[in-house]
Amino acid sequence: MPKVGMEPIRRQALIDATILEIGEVGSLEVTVGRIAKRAGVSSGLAHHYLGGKDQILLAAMRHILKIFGDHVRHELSLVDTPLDRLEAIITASFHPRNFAAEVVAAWLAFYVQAQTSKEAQRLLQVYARRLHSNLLFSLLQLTDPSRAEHIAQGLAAMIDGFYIRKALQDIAPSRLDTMAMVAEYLHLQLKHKVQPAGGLS
Amino acid sequence: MPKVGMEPIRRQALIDATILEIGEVGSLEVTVGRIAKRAGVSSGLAHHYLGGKDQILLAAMRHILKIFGDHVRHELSLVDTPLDRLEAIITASFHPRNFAAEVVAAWLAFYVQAQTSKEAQRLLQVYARRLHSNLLFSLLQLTDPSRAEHIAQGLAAMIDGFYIRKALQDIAPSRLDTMAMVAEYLHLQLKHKVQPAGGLS
Amino acid sequence: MPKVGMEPIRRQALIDATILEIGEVGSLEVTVGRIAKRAGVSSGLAHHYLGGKDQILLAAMRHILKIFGDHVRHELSLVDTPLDRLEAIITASFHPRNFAAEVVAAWLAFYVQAQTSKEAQRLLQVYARRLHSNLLFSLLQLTDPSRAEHIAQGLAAMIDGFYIRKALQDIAPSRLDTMAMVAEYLHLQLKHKVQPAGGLS
Amino acid sequence: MPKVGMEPIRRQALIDATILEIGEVGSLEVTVGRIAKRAGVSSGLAHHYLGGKDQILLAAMRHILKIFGDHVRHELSLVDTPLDRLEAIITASFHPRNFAAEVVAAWLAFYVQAQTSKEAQRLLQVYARRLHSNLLFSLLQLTDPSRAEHIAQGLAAMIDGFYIRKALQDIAPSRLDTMAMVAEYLHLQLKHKVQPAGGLS
DNA sequence: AATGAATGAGCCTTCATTCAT
DNA sequence: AATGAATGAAGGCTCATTCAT
Repeated sequence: MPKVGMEPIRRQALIDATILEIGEVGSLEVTVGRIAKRAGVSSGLAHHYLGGKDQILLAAMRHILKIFGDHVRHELSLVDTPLDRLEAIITASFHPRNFAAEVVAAWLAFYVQAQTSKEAQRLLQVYARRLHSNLLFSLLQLTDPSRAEHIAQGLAAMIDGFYIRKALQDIAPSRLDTMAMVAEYLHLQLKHKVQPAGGLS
Repeated sequence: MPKVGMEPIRRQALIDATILEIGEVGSLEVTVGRIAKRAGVSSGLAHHYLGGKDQILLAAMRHILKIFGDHVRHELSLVDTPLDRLEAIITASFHPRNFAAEVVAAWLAFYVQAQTSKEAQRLLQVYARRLHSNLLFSLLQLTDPSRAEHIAQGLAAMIDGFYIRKALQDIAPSRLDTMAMVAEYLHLQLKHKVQPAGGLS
Repeated sequence: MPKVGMEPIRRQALIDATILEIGEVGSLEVTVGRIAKRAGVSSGLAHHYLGGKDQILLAAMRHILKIFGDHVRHELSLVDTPLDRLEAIITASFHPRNFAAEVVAAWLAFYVQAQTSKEAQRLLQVYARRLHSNLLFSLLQLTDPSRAEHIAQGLAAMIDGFYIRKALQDIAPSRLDTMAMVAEYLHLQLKHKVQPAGGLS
Repeated sequence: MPKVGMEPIRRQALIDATILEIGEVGSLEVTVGRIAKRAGVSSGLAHHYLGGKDQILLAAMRHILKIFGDHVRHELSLVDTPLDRLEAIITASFHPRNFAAEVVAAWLAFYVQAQTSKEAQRLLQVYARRLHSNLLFSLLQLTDPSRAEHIAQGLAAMIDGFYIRKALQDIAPSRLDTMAMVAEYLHLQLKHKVQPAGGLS
């Protein structure tokens, strides 16, 4: 057994174990001991490599965010037109890998964590801004800046909203229906060059 | 100090303290001791009246849900037309009392709790179904059943989505912008009697 | 409802409730609250009348001992000869009322309590000495003092031993078999005027 | 401080501490904290190795039963004839190590615990059955089955009875007298091949 | 006479974290 | 590199006891 170069392997094993554990427990109330056991190492090692529970959770968070970002990037690489790009983002957002129940549970837990942890908040904000700028970039090629900003906000909220509803299980529509509804919102918005009076007047 | 009929007073004080505490901590990782102290009583009394931490959290949850329900009912009582009623629901959903940071934090935490606790899940599902049926009732007077169902889902997701984004602070639009965007989604949908092809084609 | 003269009624209700509770729980780990509830009064009253948990337990103990003593006295009052009197003590010891599972459980618990509480120890010692002197009184009319003392010790041990075995449920012989065995021991001893060599030589 | 293979050492230290503590307190109302302190470890470690208070108590119980069993086995290994074997059992039962005040206190407490805990009850029943079968095995070589069963019951009751009386301190005869009395009972029974009329006629 | 509101000490238990090996 | 032994703080919960009414 090699004694060197184990670090990246151990780290990844611990991160994977953490995500699985969070998904199983349904919250961040996982124990370092269980994560370590699942990763096949001692609890001491988990601290050694990741440096404490908070760091472990953040590492898992970064990993989930990275997976998500990779998906988006990959989907974007396959298409060209602005509209296709927007739909690619939607597709990536609801990719089965990202929209799996345990991943959604983890997302939710991270949002809660962000209430407390500055770093968690920063990570989620980075994700949110990236999503926003991705949406905005394409929307600006289809409509005026003001509406583009507007639609980006709505799309992002809707995506997040379906995530949270997914977490409630029984009220969530199917994945495909979900995607269709988000896409429909996009199409409706783009069809109307003139913004309705708006407000609740 | 009064010695009789304290139960409802203590219960309410404890529930209020719980919500404040959850809002402050940003998660359900609050301690009974702190809640009790904030309510001005001993920890023993918290158990005496509410019966354990889980029950305390559920009581707080029920209270938040009730406040929310009361707001919706009140707003609905002021208007008549279907469209006004739909907008009333939106208004209530984003009422400052319901959309306050600490309340939103509590909502989020409850969604996480629902991953674990059957009762928490049940309560959130009751809320979700009530919101859904309120929306559906008015939408059915404005469009066909299939679209009504559709729009109700979209509206609910958007509302929830703006809640979760509110929890992330810096990315959230203002309360009024938020309301405007949800209302706009509603108006767009209603303007188009014919559903667009949909899907991601 | 009378407000005076309630004391003896309350006291007795509390004591009965205590014994029932001990029997049900199987140990002295009963709570004053439950005893009070069973007696139909508030926990405060239990303290008011009995003066604390220890006093309540001791009162229950005294009551059980008194019941036992009454039984013995009653049985003794019905017979005359020394042998009959000895058998009367055995009969009383295994009277269904005294040998009931919950009473035996209480006895056992009291023996444990006596390890800690001086007063509990004193009460049990009083019982033990009374039993001993009752046995001895009759035995002295049937045999010499040395053997009488001897037999009294053996009888008492056997009685206690069957009590403890009763507490283990499945290994205990029937009540009648039990009594027969104790009586047989008595008869065997009396038949042998000459004590066997004894010891484990 | 050694850091490996501590488990058996800690376990034993904790079990010993538990028995001492039970003996000192006189009941099972010992705290894990005190046991741990007496064993020279933290309370967390007690849980780590034994797994909770109930498990700790059961481990102590098993240990006492094992010591007892070992004594009996050892004494039995030294003799051959049935009578000697019976007396060996009596000797072992009252061996100073088994008949020590703190061990007797623990026995008593375990009997109470058996009223509540299935596992405690099972352990005591195993002990009781083993004692019974040991006695029966030898008795069957000396008398007929019916009487053998009879005598085994009486002997076991008497042994247990002297244990319980030992717990009451002042009424207990000396250890040697105790043994002599049990042995005498045995001899009396064996001398009378014909069972007396018995009963309380 | 009686209530039950209220306290607070004490217990069991869990877990992140440290550290000797 | 890796272990797991060990700690100790912290939390939930129970309950005897007190006391204002």
